[in-house]
Amino acid sequence: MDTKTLCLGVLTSGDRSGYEIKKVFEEAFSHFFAAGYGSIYPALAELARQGLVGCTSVEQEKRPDKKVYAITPAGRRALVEDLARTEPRHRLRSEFLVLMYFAHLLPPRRVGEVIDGMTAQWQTLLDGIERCDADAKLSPGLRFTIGYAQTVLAAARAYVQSQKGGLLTEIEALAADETPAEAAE
Amino acid sequence: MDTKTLCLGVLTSGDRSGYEIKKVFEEAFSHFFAAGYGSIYPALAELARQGLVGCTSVEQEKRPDKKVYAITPAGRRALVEDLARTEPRHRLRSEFLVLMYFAHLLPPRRVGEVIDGMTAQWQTLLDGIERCDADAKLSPGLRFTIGYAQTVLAAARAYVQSQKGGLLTEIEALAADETPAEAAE
DNA sequence: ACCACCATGTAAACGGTTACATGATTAC
DNA sequence: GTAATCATGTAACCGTTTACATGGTGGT
Repeated sequence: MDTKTLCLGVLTSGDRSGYEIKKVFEEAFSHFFAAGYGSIYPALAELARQGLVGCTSVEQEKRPDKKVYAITPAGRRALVEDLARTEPRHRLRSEFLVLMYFAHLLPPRRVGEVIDGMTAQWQTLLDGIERCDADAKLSPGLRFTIGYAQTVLAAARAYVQSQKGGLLTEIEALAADETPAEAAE
Repeated sequence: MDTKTLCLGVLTSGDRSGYEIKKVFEEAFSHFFAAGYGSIYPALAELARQGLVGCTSVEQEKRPDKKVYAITPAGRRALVEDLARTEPRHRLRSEFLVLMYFAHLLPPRRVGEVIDGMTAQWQTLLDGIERCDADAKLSPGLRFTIGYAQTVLAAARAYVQSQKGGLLTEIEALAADETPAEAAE
């Protein structure tokens, strides 16, 4: 499953331009599937070439032209087939947790800053998601993924905040062990 | 941050072969940073080329030869610098949540199976992690990341199980809306 | 003045995944 | 016999990320 599939999926709920599709990625998918213009525009071009989406140029006043994409019946079939075939993976790639794993190799001050930074980032994500939540009439799928994000991010935030002090104490103790000269002063 | 950095990191706690490094990835990093032989072996070759690790061939009885890698002082410096430079990202790519988002396009039976499959996968991950946990004398970083995984996976599992019934009901209702002919029979 | 937003794209670089290739040992 | 474990690697493919390229509008 790649950006092409997600673009098709977004178009099932209405015609949109590449720019608008990017917005949907940011608002609805940002916490579990990221994509930038560099993958969205080529994906739409390829989908158009395969006849899975149609494309109409729309002139606008005081704005650049838009290319509005619409899913075709063939596109809808391809999407459903793709979703049916996809096996559900769930992969995290976290430089944050790598840094925590090697916390003893970092200055303790930085470890604290990294934790606080991550907490703030998660808060921002939650705030963005909450804005979606305020809109009425969410699809069942969106409600499910929003709830997932709220549950998991809240748990993650609570965990790292609760462990911050202990981790800092431990790595400071390790640092003191390695330079006992200072302790003797 | 890439596989090279993680390999250097693994070697700070002892000399290892590529095969053994892969084991560490599976046991300690699997839930936040995956890597296969296809990225580990080339990473080690490149690190050796740069003089950041040393490599010794070890003959074994009744086993193929091993290439044991050891981090060099230059490697240690490079690692610390890299960790200092790395900004803490945390990205999820989840086909599972994509499927949930588009649940209304799937047969309800499959949605249930996908949720149960994911729950089972998370349970397996937790079991693997618990085995680590049993070992005494964990580094602070490992303890932190293990606790993180336990907290977050438990929250995720509880959430999807609690929502399963509701989601299925909702998408069945939607399917009935689209084919009212059946309801009239 | 400057920044954010609207709007679309390309090209190279980078890195990871997957499949292929080989082969012995040990346990069921 | 069959599968898992030990052990190392390569090469093609795939897809994302990043930087580049352009340019008007609207608000502070």
